[in-house]
Amino acid sequence: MWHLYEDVLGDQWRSLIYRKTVNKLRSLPYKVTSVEQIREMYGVGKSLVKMVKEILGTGQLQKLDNLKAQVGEIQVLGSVWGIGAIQARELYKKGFRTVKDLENYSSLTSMQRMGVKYYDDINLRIPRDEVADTEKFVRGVVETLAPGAWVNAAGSYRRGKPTCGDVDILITHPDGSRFTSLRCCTHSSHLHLLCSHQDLLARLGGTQPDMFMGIFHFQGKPYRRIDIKVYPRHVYAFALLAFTGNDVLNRKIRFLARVKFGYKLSDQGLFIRESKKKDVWFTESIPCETEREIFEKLGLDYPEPHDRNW
DNA sequence: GGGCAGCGCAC
DNA sequence: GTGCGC
DNA sequence: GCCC
Repeated sequence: MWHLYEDVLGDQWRSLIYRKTVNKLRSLPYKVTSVEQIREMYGVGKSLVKMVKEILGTGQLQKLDNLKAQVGEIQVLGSVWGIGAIQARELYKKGFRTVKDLENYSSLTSMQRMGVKYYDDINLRIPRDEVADTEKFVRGVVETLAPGAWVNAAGSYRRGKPTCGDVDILITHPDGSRFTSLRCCTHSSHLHLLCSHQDLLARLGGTQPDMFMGIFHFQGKPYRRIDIKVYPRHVYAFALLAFTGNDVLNRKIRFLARVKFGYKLSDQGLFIRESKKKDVWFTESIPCETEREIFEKLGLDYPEPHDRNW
């Protein structure tokens, strides 16, 4: 159901709630058999209790069935990388019904074109061994460009998941002076070293050469979504934290940082909010060399990456 | 009724 | 400025 | 959707 709200209805907040609730209930040590078990849960309100009640009683959810019928073929359009809820509706209005229909449509963005072309492959899960191999391979290439650089696969791989949806690689160099030469590893001229077919590597990201979002083809495996981001050493811990996630944990920490300390936490640092009358600005980041330091500054216990799944 | 993180990029 | 993905 |  949360996919429906994400891909078609464009309601990210409902989507988030549904996703959180499903995982919350799933992670309970017992199977939910009665609404009494969830009625008091934080974040579970009237509507959700009602839905769970219906599911327990009838084994299905009318609201979901209605939505499915209503939404029909729009959902698959919205599940393409680069096509959101609004464009999905537009395309549907124009008569497109399947991903195949979009193959020869000229008015797609470059991201959408990639999303269409590799739709089936992108939707496959990636075994973590393959992510490890990819990380190793990228590390090897980066080493030739900037010896001594750090290369880490983040995302669900770092959280220990057995399979991943994409590959998320972070790069820095402990020697700040080498940072400039390091940034060039996201230039497509170098990135094509990572691919057997360089024409597939449509690079996104304009002026700043420190991020790559694209498609990666490796050792005859399916085409994979990959992000490669290069950060300066002094913000690396923040980037690692942000891109290890998961996103619900990020929201939680950022919320706490703001409410409890007046901080702003992002992949770029931990900033103190300063205000004078109406003006609000932020100081330079509080330095943290490791993720552990960030959690310390926020008065939190350090969670190992595999404990950051919800 | 507003906030729910906040950003950079393509267009 | 909007849509999108992260 | 939930919480305030």
